[in-house]
Amino acid sequence: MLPAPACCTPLSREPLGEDDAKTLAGMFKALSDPVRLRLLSLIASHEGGEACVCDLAGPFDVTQPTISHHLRVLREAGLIDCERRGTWVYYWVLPTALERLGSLLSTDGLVAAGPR
Amino acid sequence: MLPAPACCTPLSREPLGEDDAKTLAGMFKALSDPVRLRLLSLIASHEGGEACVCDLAGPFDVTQPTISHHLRVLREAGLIDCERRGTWVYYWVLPTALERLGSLLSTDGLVAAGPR
DNA sequence: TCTCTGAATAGATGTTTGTCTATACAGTGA
DNA sequence: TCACTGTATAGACAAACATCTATTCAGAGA
Repeated sequence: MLPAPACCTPLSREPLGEDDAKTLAGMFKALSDPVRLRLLSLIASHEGGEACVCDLAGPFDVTQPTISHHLRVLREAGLIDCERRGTWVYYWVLPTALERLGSLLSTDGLVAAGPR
Repeated sequence: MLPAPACCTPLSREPLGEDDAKTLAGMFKALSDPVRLRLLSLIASHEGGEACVCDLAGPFDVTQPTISHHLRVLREAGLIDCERRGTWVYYWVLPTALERLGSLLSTDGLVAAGPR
C-alpha cells in the first residue's frame, strides 16, 4: 500500500517529518492571529465566497496598512488568493488549503488516553 | 433555531467574533511551531495514545528544557494533558480540542470563488 | 538520608512579529 | 493630464517568542 500523501495524513497516523512540519507550521502560523482568523472568516462567509478589501477593513480597530499586511500573510501561506478588478481588490479562500489542515487534525484512529 | 456553538461552526458559516477569534488563534499559535507540531504528532501516533517525555526528546535537535517548554505551550493551549507516574511524565492528546479546530476549518457550504 | 535520573523552572539573549506613520502605486473619471 | 480613491509597500519600534545554560524539583532505590 502506498503511504498517504502528507497533505492528508492525520497527525495521529504517523510522526510528521521535519519538512512537512515546517510547511504546515507556517500555515498554522498564518491562522495564529485573531485579526487574520477573523479576516479569513469574513472572506469565507461573504456572499459569493469572496470579498473586497473595502468590505474587510470596517470591523477592525487596526489601520488599513495593517489589514493589508495580514492579507498578505494569509496569501503567502497559501490560504487565500486575490485579484484586482478595476479599483478594487477581491480576496477568496483556497479550500484545499483549509482541507489539508483540517484532515491533519482528524482524530480518526486516535487512541483515547488519559489518567490511569 | 439556536446559533451553533463557536466550537463547531466552520469559519465560512459566519464571521468569527472577537473573543472566539482570540481563543482559537491561541490554539493555532500552539500549532505554529514545527517542533510542537512534530511533538503533537509523536504523542498522537504513539502506541496507547500516550508518550513519556523520554520517548519524545530523542528525535529533536533541541535541548530537554526546550522540549519541556513546548510541551507546556501545547498543554496550556488545551491540546494535550499529562500525568506523572513515578519517575516519568506521560502526555496524551485531547481529541476534542483537535476536533474543534478541525471543524472550524471545514469547507462545507463554502462557495467556490476565484478569478472572473 | 544520600545519590542518581527524569523533568520542569528561571533568567538571558537574539530573532520574529504586529502595529504604526508616511509614502508609493494603480485605476477611474473629469 | 490631473485629482481622487482604494490598496500596497517601506521603515521604525515595542512586545512576544524560541532557544540556550544553569538550577531546582520529584521519585526511586540503596
